[in-house]
Amino acid sequence: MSGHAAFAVTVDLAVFTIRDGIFSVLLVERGTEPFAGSWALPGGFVEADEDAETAAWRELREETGVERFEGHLEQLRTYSAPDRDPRMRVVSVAHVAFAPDLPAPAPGSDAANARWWAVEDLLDGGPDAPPLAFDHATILADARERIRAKLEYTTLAREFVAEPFTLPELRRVYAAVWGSPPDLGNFRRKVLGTDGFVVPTDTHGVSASGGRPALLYRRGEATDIQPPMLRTAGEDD
Amino acid sequence: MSGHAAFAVTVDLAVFTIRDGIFSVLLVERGTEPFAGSWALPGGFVEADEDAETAAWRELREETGVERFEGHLEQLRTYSAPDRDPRMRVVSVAHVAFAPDLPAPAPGSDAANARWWAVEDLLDGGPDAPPLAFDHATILADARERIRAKLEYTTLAREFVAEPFTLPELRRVYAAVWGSPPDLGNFRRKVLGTDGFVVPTDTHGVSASGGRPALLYRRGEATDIQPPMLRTAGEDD
DNA sequence: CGAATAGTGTCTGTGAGACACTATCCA
DNA sequence: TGGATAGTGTCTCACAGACACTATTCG
Repeated sequence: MSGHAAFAVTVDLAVFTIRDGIFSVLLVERGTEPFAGSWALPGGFVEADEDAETAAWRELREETGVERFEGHLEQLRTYSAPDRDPRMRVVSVAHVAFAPDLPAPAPGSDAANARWWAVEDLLDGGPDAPPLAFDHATILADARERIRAKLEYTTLAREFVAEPFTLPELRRVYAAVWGSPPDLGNFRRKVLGTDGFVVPTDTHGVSASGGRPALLYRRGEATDIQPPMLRTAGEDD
Repeated sequence: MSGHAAFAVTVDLAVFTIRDGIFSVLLVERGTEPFAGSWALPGGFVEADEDAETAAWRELREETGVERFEGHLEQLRTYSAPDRDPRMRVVSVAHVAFAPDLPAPAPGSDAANARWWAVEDLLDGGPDAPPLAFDHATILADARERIRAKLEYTTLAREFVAEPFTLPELRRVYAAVWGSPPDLGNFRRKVLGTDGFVVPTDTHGVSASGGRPALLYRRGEATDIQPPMLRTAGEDD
């Protein structure tokens, strides 16, 4: 076989969490050209003996500094425009990851700095939001839409909360990702009526600023919500 | 930048159609090593100035011999296991395409032969079904699941029928892909009740072996079915 | 006529949307 | 006691599942 072009293959990661009720994504400030000083999704080259998912897990550990990452990671899609990186021909296999509120991230080797940003600010033009390097704004938009959709028909929202958790906490995940909270009563009916979504414990959390303490739950075994829990309004966008 | 591995990037295509009521996929018999003589999904290398989708369209035209391909093509996902090709390090961006019954395919440059195969035979172990080259059985299984799911919440089934078409023809698309037909009355109610799914004409087709001639329709503008049309039983698998 | 296909009507149960109401905690 | 949060109950409507029925064509 001969005559085929040589490519570099990278992974890019959209790592999401909920911080203080804000749907947030991890960005790194690039320390090298191209786009030095710009903010970008974390990522890096796939090595010779890795598949893309392995590389994504490795980069995730390197960038977040979390050894045992508790959460979920899945492939999003591949971005391959010929001019997406001015240095060379690169295709990037983008991934999406979610986790409960993570510690402040440790800068990786290529990153001068790293921090969480509100997704809405980045995509819907917040005042201090920086433009993203490469085609990362497109990747981020696709990633957000993937997550919004998956909250409807999977139990993925659980990955955004640490165990044990309360139903109001879980509801705030939906509120943060969708932009507005699902109806309280309907949300409880759906979550508790979906066998294996959450498992009740027999203890209550602490009172939240003068309110009734909520019952604590753990994650169940179910992965799908059938029929789905549909988004209704959604004020942002 | 230095120290990153060099990859070849390919596209693989799962091209689907419905032939005589059978959900079918296009395979090529490989003429070169590795897997010479085996059957595989059509595909090829992404060239230096192409993105993956452009390469997929080019390969589709080359393999099917159809100049103006009437149908739909979308990215599925990327397969990147280090040992998936014994020759070299290759990542493949798999795509899915659908079209109304196509002419018998023309063999491409690398293909000794090309023909349609029943998807069910290939995946669920039909008697004459060959094993597929590389990881193409996995790709095909993922592609089938993608299509099965998308028939539920999009109007994609229309891409499998040529205009003008009848509702029984459209229903047979669902029957072929899902393995069993949706209930006749409920199917009509859903399709006709989804604004912009199909547009009626004022003419009828020809009688099918002694039955009442069905009204002809064209494709509408709608892309989503909301709420979705759910699969119920599904005898195969 | 009967077989074959196309198309209509209807009954019933599930479950979501909307929203009012009750319960429990803290100050 | 009142504010804040957690949790329950219920009315109504849309819609899918199931299935019986009617319509139109050909031989």
